[in-house]
Order: sequence, then C-alpha cells, then structure tokens
Amino acid sequence: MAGGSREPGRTVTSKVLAILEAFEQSRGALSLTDIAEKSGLPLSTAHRLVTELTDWGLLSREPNGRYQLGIRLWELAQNTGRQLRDAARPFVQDLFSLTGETAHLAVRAGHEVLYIDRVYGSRRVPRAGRIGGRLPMHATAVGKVILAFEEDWVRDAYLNRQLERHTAHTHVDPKQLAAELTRIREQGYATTLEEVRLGSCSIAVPVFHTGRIGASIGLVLPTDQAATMTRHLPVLRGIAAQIERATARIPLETLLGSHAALTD
Amino acid sequence: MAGGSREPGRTVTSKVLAILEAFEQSRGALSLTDIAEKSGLPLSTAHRLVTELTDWGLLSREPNGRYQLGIRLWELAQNTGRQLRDAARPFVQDLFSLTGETAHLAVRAGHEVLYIDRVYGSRRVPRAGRIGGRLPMHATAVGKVILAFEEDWVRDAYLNRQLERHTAHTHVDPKQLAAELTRIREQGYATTLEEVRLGSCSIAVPVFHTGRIGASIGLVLPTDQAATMTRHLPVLRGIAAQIERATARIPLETLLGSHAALTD
DNA sequence: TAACTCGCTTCCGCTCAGTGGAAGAAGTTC
DNA sequence: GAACTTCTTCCACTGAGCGGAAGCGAGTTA
Repeated sequence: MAGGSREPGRTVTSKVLAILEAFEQSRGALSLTDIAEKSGLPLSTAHRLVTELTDWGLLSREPNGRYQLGIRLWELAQNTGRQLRDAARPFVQDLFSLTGETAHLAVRAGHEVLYIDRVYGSRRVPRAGRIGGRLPMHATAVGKVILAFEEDWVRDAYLNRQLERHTAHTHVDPKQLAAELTRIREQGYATTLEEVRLGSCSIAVPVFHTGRIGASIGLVLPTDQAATMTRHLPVLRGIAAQIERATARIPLETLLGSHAALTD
Repeated sequence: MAGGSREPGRTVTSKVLAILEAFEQSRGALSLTDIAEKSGLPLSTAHRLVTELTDWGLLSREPNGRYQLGIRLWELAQNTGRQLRDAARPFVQDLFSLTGETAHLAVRAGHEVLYIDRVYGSRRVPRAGRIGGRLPMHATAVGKVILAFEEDWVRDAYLNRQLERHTAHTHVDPKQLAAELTRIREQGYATTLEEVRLGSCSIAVPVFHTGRIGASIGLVLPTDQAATMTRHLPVLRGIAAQIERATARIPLETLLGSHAALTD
C-alpha cells in the first residue's frame, strides 16, 4: 500500500502480511514485481521475503516463475473456527438437497457478511458470494438478517455509514433500511431482489446461539422465483433449528474464533 | 520445537509461522504461555508477535485471554488453490447425493494425501480424514490410487520409506504394496478395508489431467458394506470424468498451486 | 491481610537480521 | 546484438527485533 520508499516502523510481520494480501486483489498467480508493487515493498525486500515464504510452503512457485498462495497456508487455516463450519456443514448440505438451490452459511465480520460455507449443484450457479468472500450487509439477505437481530449499537453504527449501492435495486436509504430491518425482525426472515446483482434474489433466516444472533443461512435463486421463494421458509427454519441444536454446546466465542478482532 | 534459548539466524518469518503452527498440535484455544512453549520462543518475543498477529486479525483473542487462529487467516487462505476445489465441489457434492456416502476429494502433498474437500450427510459420519487433514498414502484408497498412477520415481521413493501401521489391517510390506499398486493401476480403482481405523472401508478412483494423475475421489463406508462397495464404481467413474472435463482447461500447475513446494 | 504463585505485560539497551540501492544475470523483444 | 524487462545476488548500514528482568494483577494459601 504505502509507497516503495523506506518507511521505518514497519514490522517484518506487516510486510509478510502485505505480501499475502497482494493475492486478494487479483486472481491468479503474481510475478515478483507484481507482489512488490501491490505490497508496497522494494523489489529486493519482496524477493527475500517471498523466497522465504516459498521455502515454508506459504507461497508456491509455478514453473513459469510466478507465485501463488501455497497449500500450506490453506492447511494452517483449516484449523480456524472449524467449530461452526464443521458442525453446520451437513445441515447446509441438507438445505441444498431439500431445496435444490444454492445454500449459504454466513456470519458477521466487522461491517460485512463473511461467507463461511456454500453448497450448490453442478447445474446452474447463480453467481453469488463465494466461500471466504465478503459482501455488504445491507445488500444480502443473510446480511440483513444478521443486522436485524444484532444488538442495537451494531445496527445503529451500520446505518450511520455510507451505504454502498450495487444495483439500482439496492436499498441505500438509512431510514427505509431501518424500517425494513424492523419488519425482518418481526417476520423472522429477510429477502433481497436483485440488490447485489441482476438476475438473482435471496432469502435468509437467523441462526441463534444463547439468545444472540450467531449466524445466518440463506438461499440464492434466479429472479424468476422471487415471487415464490417464501415456500422455502419451513425448510430454512427447520435447518436453522438443527444448526442451533448442533452448536448449542459450543461456547459462542469459540464458534468462529471471536470475530471481535474484525469488529473494529 | 527448538529450545527457548537465543538461536541467532532465526528469521522473524519463521517465528511467525511457528506461532501459527502451534495451533496445529492441539485443538482449541491456547494461552500465551502455551504458544511460547510450542513454538519454542521466549515468552516476551511470543508476546510481541502474538499481539501484532492479533492486531492484524491472524489471531483472535477470546474473552478469557486465550488465543485462536483468526478468521482473517482463513479468509486469506481461501484464495489458495481455489481452482480445483471450486471446479470439483459440485461434483463431489453429486457424488455424495448419488451414493449417500461420505465423499472425498484428495491430492498428493509430499508423501501424504491431502483432503481438499469432503461432503457428508447429517446422519452417520464414519470418522475419516477431515478437510485440510493428511493421511499416509498407503492406508487410504484415495492415496493408493494416487500412488498407483503417479510417476515411477514417486512410487519408488514412497515404497522405500518406512510404512506406518495404523491398524492390524494396514498393508505395510513394500513388496505386497507394490503388487497391490500394480493391480490398482490395472483395474482402475483402489479399496481399503479398516486400514486407517476399524469400522470403515473405502474405495477410490483417479482423476486425471493432461494424462497425469491430478487428484482422486473416493467414498468412505462402514465396514459392513465392504463386500458390495464396488457397486459405486460406475458413479465414481462418471463423476471423475466430469471433474476431468471441468478442469481440462485449467493448467495443471494452477489447479492447486504447484504442490511441488511440498514434494520434498 | 500479608505472603506466595502464576500468567501476562511492559521496559530498555544491545545487536544482528533485515534492509534496499545498485550491479549483475537471465531471458525476451525488436 | 542492442535495448528491453524481470529476477537474483551483493553488501555495508542501522533500527526492528530481541529477550532478561522487573512490574502487575488476579487468584490462592497461610
């Protein structure tokens, strides 16, 4: 990020992280020069660190000389917040089997929804949040549900921010959104209609833990099903209840690591 | 790892990695002291690094003061070798739907099989390799398939190693194993019977890419189905073919990052 | 209530790991 | 074969990292 010039006070750790983050900005493999540029490091510094990371397996080098994130990194990360994902996986699975629609499990990370799991079939895949991806809370059904049932101060803080518009249908007026959230809380589910991208709509219900909102599960469907998508509510609610039961024993904090770290 | 005393020449990066690796050894959250111990770092050094990692979100801190791997790490790692996993996911999914049995997708990482994906139902879950987990190649069906179709030097190198025994049924005699691998190559699939743990058996077929073995898909079943598990072969082969078709365009190297880094 | 214990946090002066500009190598294009 | 671009190596300087030791604070014992 910061310019290439020497910037004292920058820790090695931050440089390493900057290198790993460089791979978030663009898909696919990066050349050393790309990495140096994106991470704001001098070429030779980038070279040294990249070489070491490659030795450790956190990066891997393709035959053509470009770098990619290595499997070792992925392996390490599998120990992260396995609890919720592992416990919920079969149920998200069932949700897909029962509805035939792309199913999502998401939690809040800061002021965005983070997709923890996603199950979809080989037929049609309405392009939507990928695992590990983030989307704004106000444009997705899972996000709205989480926001609606979050503690007041979280919701208030969110509504005070500038609400990003994704399509012409995204609800970006704070007042209207607040009213919508109230309605969601009353009816127990949220929907969207082409608010992230044209052609798809979604519906989601909350997953509670010790009385608090912990996560949300939802479906993404092609727009032409928007009128009838509430027919999936019974299944959604049933699956949510099952996940709640399956995770009841696990302390909330350990469910996904405390995402407090990302709450800024 | 290394003793707590000063060990010059140790890079910061290696210390950071040691900290992250500490979480592989034991499930759940770790105290600062635990981390220092497991990573072989002086307490104050561990403290400084852990604090910084927490700031970056790579670690998260629970209310009780213990540390866990943070979601940020998981997010970063989602960019890893997405190609194969993303492309194959719906098919592994189908494999489970069609058979009703726990389905796995695995690749070789060094001299072990690395489980890339796993789909299973909410009913019975025969305890088997978890996503991101590794198992020896000679004790699993997916591993044997990979080994059988790998290049000669890989297979030879593997057979020269000490073959770890997991149960009384694990095949650990190099000669017999070599013969078994030949048979597997001829028949096009591998099976195991209680070779990793009692009570489960497995069957797997290869997934090729540009004529080379790229991955393997398999099923894990309870032992009582061992006699009839070959009935799943047509489905396994069909799904393998679909995955091959779906990944044909992606260069082999980018499929999973080149795992060359882990080939030692 | 004072004296321990245990785990975490902070301090601070020393020093070597990290630094990055520059020069060299290797490969690519015109 | 000269002018690129991209990667790799070198090396002398220096401040980030280091870690022993002292300080804290919450329990626990006596």
